Amino acid sequence: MSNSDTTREKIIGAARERFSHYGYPKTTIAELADDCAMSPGNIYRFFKGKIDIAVEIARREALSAVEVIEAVLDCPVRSSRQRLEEVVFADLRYTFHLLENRPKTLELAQIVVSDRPQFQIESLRRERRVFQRILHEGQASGEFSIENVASTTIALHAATTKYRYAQLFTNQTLAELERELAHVMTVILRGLIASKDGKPVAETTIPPEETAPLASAS
Amino acid sequence: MSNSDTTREKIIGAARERFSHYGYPKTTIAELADDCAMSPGNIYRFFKGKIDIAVEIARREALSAVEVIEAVLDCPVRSSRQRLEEVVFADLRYTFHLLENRPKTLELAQIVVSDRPQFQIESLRRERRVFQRILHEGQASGEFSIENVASTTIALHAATTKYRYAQLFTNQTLAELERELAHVMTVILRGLIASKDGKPVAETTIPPEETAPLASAS
DNA sequence: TTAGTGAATAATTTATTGATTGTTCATTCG
DNA sequence: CGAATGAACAATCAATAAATTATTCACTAA
Repeated sequence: MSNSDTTREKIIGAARERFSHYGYPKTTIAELADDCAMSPGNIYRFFKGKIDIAVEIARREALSAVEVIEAVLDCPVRSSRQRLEEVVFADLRYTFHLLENRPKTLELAQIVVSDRPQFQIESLRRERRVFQRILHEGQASGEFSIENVASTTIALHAATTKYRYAQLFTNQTLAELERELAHVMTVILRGLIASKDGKPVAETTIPPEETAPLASAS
Repeated sequence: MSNSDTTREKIIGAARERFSHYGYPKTTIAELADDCAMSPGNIYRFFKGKIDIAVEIARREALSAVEVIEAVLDCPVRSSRQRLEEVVFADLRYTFHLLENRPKTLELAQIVVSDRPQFQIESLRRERRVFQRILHEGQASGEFSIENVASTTIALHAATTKYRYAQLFTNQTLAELERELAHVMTVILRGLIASKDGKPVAETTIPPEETAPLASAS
């Protein structure tokens, strides 16, 4: 039912607005109902509870974050190596700017995860799939020489943990994190790429930022 | 002054006891004074404030944690590679067991770090030094082929972030984390070790646990 | 029937108050 | 004199009451 869907979207839109301005706890169902020109009770015909509105918003946020990362896959690049580098740097930059510009996003994510631990697990899994695709491609093209793509994906993803929502772990600047990540990628890529001759695999250099850091909040 | 020193130690001992049993916030200066058979005021002749007692305890805890890791350096091993593996696994296991058996230790560390951010920075730096020593040795012996030991140390340390106080990031079991860390180390070591012939560098296998996980709390 | 209401109630949050605690310091003790 | 005290005061915490909020549901309108 299209009508039912647009009402639901209206609620989500109002919630997105209020959650990002005032935060989840300070937003009341009555306010959302007012914004949508409906009664509080009617909201419960579309969502089981307040937390479920947050879950839906966080789910979309997570999906669009992966899309941002996946968008890198559509750019033409010279090599799987470059793809990999661009994806991990995009991840660092996207999540860094997210926490910097829209801190309420983190609050929302933490609230959702504390009530729905599965949410985090699935978000991480989606992200790993992107990594896995790149490793597969590199393996198929002969550029990478990987014994076990599945476990190498896990390793790569785990080794770059610090560069997802980095502000949770450190108060280094983005520039410092980029330099550090370049070192990490240098070591990892030397593990993935079999050097043809005796020459060592080249160092990772920090790729330039492609697009605007963040689409402005609606 | 030995007398003054032993009084200070008495305070630290009482605080260690109470902090680990009841936590920092629930421990009062009056209780510590009672334990030490002295007046509350006298404690302030030895510590500037309550938080400084916590800082001193956390400082010692951090030093002894590094000592546990460093102890691995004294064991005779076949190679730098094995040293490195044993150190990172010791780190995972030590910090994992610490949070499991003495959760108040984390609380204390978080309180100290939130008031003294420098504390965390220095603790991490001390730990990196251990890594750096191993890389240097491996480089000197020709086992590793590293262009820049300093930046590789940073990379190694950053890539293993998830395996220090792992429960902060995930609720995986220790066994799962060990398997994952083995994958991470496999990739990294392939980046550090120049394979002589065409054969790939062997995978990391999970080393057996050497000693009892934790000295029992006094 | 479907979409929506809004008062009633249960659950949570906030405000207020009294009690507890951290810290200081004038004073005592040896 | 140095070492230690403990009453005094300000800051913080805990308990309770008051207010707000989430959720339900019997009901109405189209």
